[in-house]
Amino acid sequence: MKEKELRRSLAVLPIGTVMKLTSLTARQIRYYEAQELVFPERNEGNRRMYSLNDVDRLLEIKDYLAEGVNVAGIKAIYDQQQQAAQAKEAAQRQPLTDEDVRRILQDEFIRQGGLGHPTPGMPQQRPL
Amino acid sequence: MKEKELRRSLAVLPIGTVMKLTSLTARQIRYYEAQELVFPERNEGNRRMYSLNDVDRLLEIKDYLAEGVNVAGIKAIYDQQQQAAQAKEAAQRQPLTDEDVRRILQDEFIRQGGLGHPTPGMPQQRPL
DNA sequence: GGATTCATGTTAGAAAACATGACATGAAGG
DNA sequence: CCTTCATGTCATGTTTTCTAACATGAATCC
Repeated sequence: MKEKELRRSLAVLPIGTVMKLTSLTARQIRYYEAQELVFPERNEGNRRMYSLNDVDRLLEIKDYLAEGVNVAGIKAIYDQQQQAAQAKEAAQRQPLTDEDVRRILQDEFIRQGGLGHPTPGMPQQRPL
Repeated sequence: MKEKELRRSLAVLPIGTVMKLTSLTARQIRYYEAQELVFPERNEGNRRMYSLNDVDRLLEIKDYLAEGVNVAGIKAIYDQQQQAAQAKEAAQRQPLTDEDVRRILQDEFIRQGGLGHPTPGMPQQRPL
């Protein structure tokens, strides 16, 4: 499985190819990057190079936008996903101590309680 | 299975990417094309565009050359493969008539017998 | 030994692709 | 009406790729 994952994350496609694969304009693709929705690599000559995963993400972005979700919303979704993945990874490295659990719960309450400003860089928690 | 096949044959990689993936120089890659060992597509701007299959083939070519097989040899191998594939495909479309079989066998004999010149475009049959 | 062939390197000049930055715009919403 | 958002368009500069030509070292043939 690691093999395929690696292939899919290899940055080998120039923006022209990505345009065709996604039917997006260069302007759109660069804009989504500026909004931190995708993170293409750069080659030695500063050209953006995309992976298949990047292409998938761009198609996803396109779908979200078509559904009426705006860029900020998409970013929130991705931030949330990334945070979840990160947490899971950390959890797997070593089980949490009671101390950790307490701190995490405390953070949760602080955010949910709406005290103070939303922490910058933290995804907004939408009330159900 | 058709899905994957399609993906692998999509011409999406510029020569610069292929250079990195294969550790070949642009000169080498273009030379192999001139010798009809690979057949990259061209985009609207006349730039060569390669598929993953093309990359595999280039790596294969590299191996053959390292083994001491020269370009003509590699070409013969590929021509043979292609002919075999073609024959198989034709065979599957409709079983051969006796007439076909006779003609094919006759062709075989002519070539094996060494009468006349080797048919141009035909892969050489190496005697065992 | 000298001439060829093969696979590749190197160079030059032109065209295509891409980068960045700025200004323009139509739709939506307060 | 004014702003914001997502995108279009244009100008200018750099990078990548193209073709064509000449150069070269190793092997092969006469």
